[in-house]
Amino acid sequence: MTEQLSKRARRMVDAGYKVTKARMTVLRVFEESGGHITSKEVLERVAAIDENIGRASIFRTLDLFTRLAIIRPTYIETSMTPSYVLLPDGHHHHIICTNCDQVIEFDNCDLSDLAHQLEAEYGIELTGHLLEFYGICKTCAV
Amino acid sequence: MTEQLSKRARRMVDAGYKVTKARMTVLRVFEESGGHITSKEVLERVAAIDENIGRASIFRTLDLFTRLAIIRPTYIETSMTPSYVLLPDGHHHHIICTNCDQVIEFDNCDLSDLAHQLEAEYGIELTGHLLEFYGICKTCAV
DNA sequence: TTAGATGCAAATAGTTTGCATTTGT
DNA sequence: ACAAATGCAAACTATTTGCATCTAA
Repeated sequence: MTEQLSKRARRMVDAGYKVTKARMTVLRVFEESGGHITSKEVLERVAAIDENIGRASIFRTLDLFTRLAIIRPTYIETSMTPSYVLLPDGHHHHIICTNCDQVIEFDNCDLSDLAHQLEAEYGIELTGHLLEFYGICKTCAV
Repeated sequence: MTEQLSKRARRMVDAGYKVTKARMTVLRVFEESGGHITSKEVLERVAAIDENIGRASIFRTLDLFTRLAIIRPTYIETSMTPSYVLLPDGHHHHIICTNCDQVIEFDNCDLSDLAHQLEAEYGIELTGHLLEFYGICKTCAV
């Protein structure tokens, strides 16, 4: 399995994990889908690319990626089925309409001051963050 | 079912929902547990208080509370079983150690400027937010 | 070569649904 | 009185596990 490794794949290698077809396919699905994706969608898209990759391996990969902070589970709909977010630069922000579940992504946030303050206060090394605002969108507010 | 209604219970009534034993018990469990609690824990604690409350009603209540923005599902452990957060004043913040899943709550955040800016930009009315930092805690960093 | 990863299928666990009955208003 | 909510049990969906086999390093 020799090919150009993305930064994320490299993170995996650096942590001592092997580059396998299942893992690369899941990563590809995430990178091609951009934003949010549920485990169900991951299963479907991976199956569409390679029918032979087992569900179990996909779940194991989701676990691994979460531990490596490549993705982060979050919650859009009420219950069951987490939704995963790719962590592009270790952070992510969005607004969710609590009525229609529409997701609006935004980029500008300025949390570095707060982050540093927290690092000092709790002696923790922060690697990323997820900021979720919720409210009622224009369409639903009518 | 006549008793002092908490602010949250009142929100439920105002929205036209009935005050029932199942709902009050779930609310009590949330309020007594303070921070984060998984659906599994809610099921257990409710059963401990009143054996006769059905699981289905508890899930229906979790749904309702989420719609009313009384609670918000989030994700601590990798997959399965969402964890719910009571939304005390419509916002919540914590730091999660991605290694041991320890949760550190903190209160000071200053997102009101950002919130106003987003409201203006997207014509959305924001009701709350969840800010999640993740990193490696002191203990795990050793 | 070999520890780590996989795919399969079976086992678990978590959530939802239909419906007759009960309950808050 | 009556619509809303409940409890039960069954159906369903999602996730995990054990294990023999395979494969990246």
